[in-house]
Amino acid sequence: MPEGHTIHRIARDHGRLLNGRALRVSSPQGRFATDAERVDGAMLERIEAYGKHLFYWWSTGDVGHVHLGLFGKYRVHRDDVPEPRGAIRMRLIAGMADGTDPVTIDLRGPTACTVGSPEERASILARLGPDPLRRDADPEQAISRIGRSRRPIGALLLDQQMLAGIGNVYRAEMLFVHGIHPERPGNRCDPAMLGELWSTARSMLAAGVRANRIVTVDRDDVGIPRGKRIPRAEATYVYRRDVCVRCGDAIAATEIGNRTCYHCPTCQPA
DNA sequence: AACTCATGCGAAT
DNA sequence: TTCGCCTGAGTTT
Repeated sequence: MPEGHTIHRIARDHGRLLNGRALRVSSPQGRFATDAERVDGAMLERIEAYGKHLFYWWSTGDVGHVHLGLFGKYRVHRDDVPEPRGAIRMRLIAGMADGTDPVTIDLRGPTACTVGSPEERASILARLGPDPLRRDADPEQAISRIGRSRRPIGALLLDQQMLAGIGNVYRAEMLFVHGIHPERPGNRCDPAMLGELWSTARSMLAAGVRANRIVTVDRDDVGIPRGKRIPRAEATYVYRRDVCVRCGDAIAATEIGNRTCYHCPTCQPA
């Protein structure tokens, strides 16, 4: 489930539980054990989100890095500390020793889970474009990079060097909302259009953080009455759909940027 | 119970 | 361009 909204939501939720506290850091599975020792017992100053990356700022001066990839998941336990089951890469424990509000957070299946230096964090950021969810984001950087490329816009939106945090669902949904064909080259999109795409990225991601899930549709467009939860399969306009919500024509699923890209050939003409 | 596929991405080829 | 990571929900047997 991880596009940028998930990462920012985790940083916020876990930060509220853990920031400013001394933590036990371990790796029941073992693969993170050596790195865990470096920060075990240290105070976590804050958890930072950037695109799809999480950074853990420790009082030791170390900076932890987590990337969930496709499979990574956190699980939060309050009050109880369950026996580790299966491959838990990282376990963070707060409050067990000092009797304050106990919290245990387990991480399994991440692509990356390491402890490094501020310089290593900087080198990761150097490979990322601006993140629409961050205050320090400079949209012009993304707009000019995309506007200079001949690659398809559908591939550029997935490229984290263009902008950080968009994944396969938001890419399809953003392009649908603006009626843009995913194969249109970046340099055939005028700056005004790219500016609007940026705004849409920001508002869609922000809505994702609020809801803690991806919902890009207006409920009136999909005929879900107020007060009723929008099912996952109806929370998008084109992603994994067979039929266009707007015009009823068949949705096309093509491979762009190594991922299946959904679009409506009628609402998003070439 | 087995199998498929996925909201990701870096390494190998 | 393909492979591998390595979890879990949903589908098929």
